[in-house]
Amino acid sequence: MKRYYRIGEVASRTGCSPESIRHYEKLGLLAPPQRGEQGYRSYDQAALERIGFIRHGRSLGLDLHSIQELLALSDNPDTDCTAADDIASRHLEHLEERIAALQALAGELRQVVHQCRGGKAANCQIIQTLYDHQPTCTERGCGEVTA
Amino acid sequence: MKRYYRIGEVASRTGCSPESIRHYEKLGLLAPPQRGEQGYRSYDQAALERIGFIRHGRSLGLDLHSIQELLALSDNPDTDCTAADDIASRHLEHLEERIAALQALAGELRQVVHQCRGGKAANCQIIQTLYDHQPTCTERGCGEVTA
DNA sequence: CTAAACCCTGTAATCGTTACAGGGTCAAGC
DNA sequence: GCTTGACCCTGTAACGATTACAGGGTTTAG
Repeated sequence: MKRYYRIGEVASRTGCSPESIRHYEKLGLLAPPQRGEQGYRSYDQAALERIGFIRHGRSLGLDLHSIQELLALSDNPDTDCTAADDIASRHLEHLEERIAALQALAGELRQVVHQCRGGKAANCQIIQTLYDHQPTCTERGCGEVTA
Repeated sequence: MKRYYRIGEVASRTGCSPESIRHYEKLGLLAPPQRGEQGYRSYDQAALERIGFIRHGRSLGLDLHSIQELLALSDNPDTDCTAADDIASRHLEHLEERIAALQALAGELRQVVHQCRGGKAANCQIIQTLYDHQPTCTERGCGEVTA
């Protein structure tokens, strides 16, 4: 007693837009589903779960290529899954680097924000800072940027 | 005694590739420079500084549209620079949201990484977790995912 | 029976950067 | 002289993932 779903219902159940679903199919993450009646795509429960898998992977920030590798592992249950761990670890490292970089950026921005309330652009700290060649003024005053 | 630079020298001085410089010109961030001799672009010191400005903004993670707005302010020194502060503040907020989101992701990933060393894909925690519908298992055990 | 809501395909947009292809110009070395 | 390599030019396409069309057919509810 298998239930089948058209792409729109799959979309609302998985939170994945029809465009994305068709896109995943084109990239080979999803096998082309059966077509019913008027050529409409017809998905079964397994396809729903596969889309959920992709969606969850994306929500973790994995790229589609990594997700494809993970799906391939899942499709071959006898494979050594060390590769899965590698993908996740690599991504975690990547995330941590990215977080550190963004925190550095945020730190720089915080030094600059709220320094020019109500002034004229000619004296604006923010604009001045952007013209300065050093990423941030770690040395020297940093308070008397020409002004 | 003005010095002029061709695009390649500008690139090596600013750390901005020739392609990007031409791209900024096409987008209107840079005025079309004078052309010399064989139609080669010819930049002066002011252009170099403008490119440095863009570069620095990019390194802070600002998008080109925001940078364009900041440049417009800079070009009109009498303007109220509150707008500059708004751009920087908005971007800082955006960064902070992004950092928080990435930290949440990293947290989820850390729960999963190093759980399946040497096993078969059929029992892989990582793959299982991705099939589970909840973003993370905040409730319940989270250790006995079928296994 | 008609209008809204759905489905199909294919293409182009987004963002910033890089990489071509196909061509011209200039320097140094043989 | 003439070749080689390093530049420069233009325009177009790629990257990743998603969204937004255009232009057409189908289903469903009023």
